[in-house]
Amino acid sequence: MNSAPVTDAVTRQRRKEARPGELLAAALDLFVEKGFAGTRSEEVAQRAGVSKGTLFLYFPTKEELFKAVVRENISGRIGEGFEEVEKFPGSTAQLIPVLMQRWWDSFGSTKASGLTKLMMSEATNFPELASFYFTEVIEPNHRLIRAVIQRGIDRGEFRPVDLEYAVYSVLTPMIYLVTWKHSMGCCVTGDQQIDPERYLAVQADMVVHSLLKHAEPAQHTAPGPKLQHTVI
Amino acid sequence: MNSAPVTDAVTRQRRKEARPGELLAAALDLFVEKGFAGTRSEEVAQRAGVSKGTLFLYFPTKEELFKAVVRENISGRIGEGFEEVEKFPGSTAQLIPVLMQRWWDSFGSTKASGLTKLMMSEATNFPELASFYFTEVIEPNHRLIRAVIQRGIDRGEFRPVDLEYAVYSVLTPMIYLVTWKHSMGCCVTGDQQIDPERYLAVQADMVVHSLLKHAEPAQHTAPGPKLQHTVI
Amino acid sequence: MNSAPVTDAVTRQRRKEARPGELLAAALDLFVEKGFAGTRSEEVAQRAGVSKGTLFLYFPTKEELFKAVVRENISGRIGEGFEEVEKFPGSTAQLIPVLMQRWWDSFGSTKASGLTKLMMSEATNFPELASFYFTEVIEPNHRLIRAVIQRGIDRGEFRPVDLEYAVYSVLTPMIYLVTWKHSMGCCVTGDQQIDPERYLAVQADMVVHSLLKHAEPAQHTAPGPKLQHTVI
Amino acid sequence: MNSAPVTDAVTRQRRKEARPGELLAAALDLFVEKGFAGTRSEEVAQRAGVSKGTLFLYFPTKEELFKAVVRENISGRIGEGFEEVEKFPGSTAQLIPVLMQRWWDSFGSTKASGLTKLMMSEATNFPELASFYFTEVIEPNHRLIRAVIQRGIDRGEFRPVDLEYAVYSVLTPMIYLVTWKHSMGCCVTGDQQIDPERYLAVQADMVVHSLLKHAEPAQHTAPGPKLQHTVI
DNA sequence: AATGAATGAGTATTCATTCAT
DNA sequence: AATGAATGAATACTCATTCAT
Repeated sequence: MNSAPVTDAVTRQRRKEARPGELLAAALDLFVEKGFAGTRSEEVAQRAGVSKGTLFLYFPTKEELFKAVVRENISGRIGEGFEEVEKFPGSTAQLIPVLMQRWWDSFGSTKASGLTKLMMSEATNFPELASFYFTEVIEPNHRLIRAVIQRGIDRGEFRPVDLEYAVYSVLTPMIYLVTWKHSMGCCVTGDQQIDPERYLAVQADMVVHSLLKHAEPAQHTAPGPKLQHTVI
Repeated sequence: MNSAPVTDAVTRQRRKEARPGELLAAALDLFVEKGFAGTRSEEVAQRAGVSKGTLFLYFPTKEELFKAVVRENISGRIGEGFEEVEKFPGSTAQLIPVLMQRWWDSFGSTKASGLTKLMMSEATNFPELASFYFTEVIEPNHRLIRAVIQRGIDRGEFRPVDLEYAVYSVLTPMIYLVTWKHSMGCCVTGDQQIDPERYLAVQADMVVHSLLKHAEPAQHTAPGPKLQHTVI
Repeated sequence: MNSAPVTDAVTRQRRKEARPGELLAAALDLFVEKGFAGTRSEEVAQRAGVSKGTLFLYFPTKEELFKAVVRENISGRIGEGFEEVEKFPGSTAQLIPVLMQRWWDSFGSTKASGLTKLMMSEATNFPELASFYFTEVIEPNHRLIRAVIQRGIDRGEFRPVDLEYAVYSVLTPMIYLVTWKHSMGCCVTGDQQIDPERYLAVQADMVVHSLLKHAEPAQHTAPGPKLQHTVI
Repeated sequence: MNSAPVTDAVTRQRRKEARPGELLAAALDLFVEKGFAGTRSEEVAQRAGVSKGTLFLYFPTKEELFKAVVRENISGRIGEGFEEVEKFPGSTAQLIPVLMQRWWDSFGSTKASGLTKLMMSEATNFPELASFYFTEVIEPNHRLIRAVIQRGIDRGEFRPVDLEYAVYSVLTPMIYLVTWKHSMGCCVTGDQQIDPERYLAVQADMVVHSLLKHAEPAQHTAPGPKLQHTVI
């Protein structure tokens, strides 16, 4: 009973401060793996090595836990991109594939990319979180990509484009890749999988091509006749 | 008592034939609005104006109902795309923007496009649905876009590309648009919205540019130095 | 439309009269096979080749159907036993094994024996039916067996016994056999099964031995010391 | 607020340990009264004074609950029989009636005997339970009775018999008694009832007689002529 | 601060029964 | 008399949340 109270106290204190972090880490894993509805509170507690009751001591509801996970794992890393872009000495056509590959290595290929898919899935259930995500993640990323494209234009590499919307040519392949990885990718086999390296190389090549200045061939102007729908 | 027996018979017959359609329409609404797990069977029945039991008379499980919804709204309509591509008389550079706009008009802008986002969200929870969707929807669409790009190459409009992966340059902007529309799009305001017409025009322009043959400028080859991560 | 109306009418009339019988036959099969709760009304109708609605036209509830099945299949055959016993020329020790084997051939081995088990299972849910069964089946059978044993006593073959309760020595092995056959017997394999021929021969031998007069050995009188329970 | 924390703690602990027992007692009552399918989980919980959720905290499914009830009331107590048989000092002819009476006192006359009838009723609907019951209850009981008869033979009291099937002469009267008690017995009146004491005394007398060695009279050999069926 | 026993609202599916035709 | 489409009551099991200790 009264043996080693000091040690216990210290341990307890240390653990107490670590608790929310352990819980958030466990929750991140599980939310990414199983989605919001598919994650059971008890499992989060178990993985964090505490009891169910303790979880609710720190996060009053599962929804609050989810919000905390997203907030915890999203912010703070955006600034780095800007610095690196500014430091980059090569051409913008060189920069884009490097940027995309690096993004994959440091984010897309990690567990954290599960949050991207998660936000898409749960946005309508957590509108407040979606706004937060928009401000904290989407807008900065758009600014970053816009800066990159602007750099290409400023340097005379790229043709002028609708800057605001051109960013999607860079972003959507990346977003799709991580979304796929955490959804359909889990349910298909072998040759139906996407090879990230090849995928990103091709997408980078395509987007750079779409931006570069060149002597335009003349043909693609008139709208052309009727055509029916394609369905994704 | 015996008044209008014919009318009643007709009504009953008409309703019986209409039932599956009414149920599928109600199910589409609710699945898109609330997700697969979030949609209660009884609510589907109610919205279709029938009792719970009747729903299960036509669709033995909720999963089968979902599959039927996908079939009705997506798989069943993919063939049309192929026919139209074959009939199109213009250049492939003309074809692509037309194709994308038409896809938007007939699918992306409709409620049915919510299914695309839904599948992404629920894939891991319902792997069987995911496989079904992959086979019935994703593969055929890839084949269609591949055929379009191949057409451009065959006609000498487009440069040779990694056909398998180049399709994503066309598809990912479209998928992103409908995914956005049914997720973040619900949670942001005014000028943060995406204007579909402008978005698709820009993406079509970009992808066509990325495929067209032209005199290459020389600069984009060397990999270039370090760069840190960006977080989507 | 109006072709062969006579034939149709005749067919219909003939079928109409046959309906209840067809339904009762189908119901007997299914009740015996699956029990009362396990039998679905629709399946009864299907097996009888009619629609669900028709079943309820003849039997207002599933319970009434069950009662009708039992009543239909129980009565009327008991008298035969008495006549045969009276006609039998041999010793009563010969009569008993013959009686048991014959019972097996004409009842125990047939589908109808499922009713015996069914009555045991459902007696408490259908008390009125249980009383009927008691009067129509159990009591007559007791009288029959009592008559047989009395015959043996009257002829000096058998020792005097508590006639009322001695009948159970003959009856319980038979009842157990059909009960087993329609319950546990379905769920065990190979050498765990009961071989009816051998079973009945042994039981007949045992019961005859228990009834025959012989020079009694002296030992089995004192109650003997304590002993704990056995549990079936 | 902080009054009687010890008492509360003790109470809670005591209740926690008592829970499974309370639930099993409630379940036994209801299973016997209403059958397996007829017993609702919630009612079991209610009768035990807890909520539905608590029941599933201790027994993951209704089938597991049933198995636990059988274990608690039957399987767990079979060993006792063997010990007692070995300790018994008297003749086997003395042992058998004692054994049967004791079985009645400690099992047949109690609520638990309803499980015997229950298993017969539900076996085909729950084959897994049937297999469980066969292994846990029926086989051990057969072994016990075989051991008893073998004891009589070894001591020279009993004639040699088909040991495997002779056990039914002891068992079927016992099984019938409890089956009757929980089925037809509920539906008949006064003098139609079975008096267990007299019933068991007669059956014990009969079975002992059937096993004892004695000078055989000669008559019961030839098969004898025709005879028609009897219906149980 | 931590526990974990207890709770009870929530839901897909079945099936006897009804009734308009 | 016959149909079969429609109904809706009934039920095992899950899991976020509470709270006594």
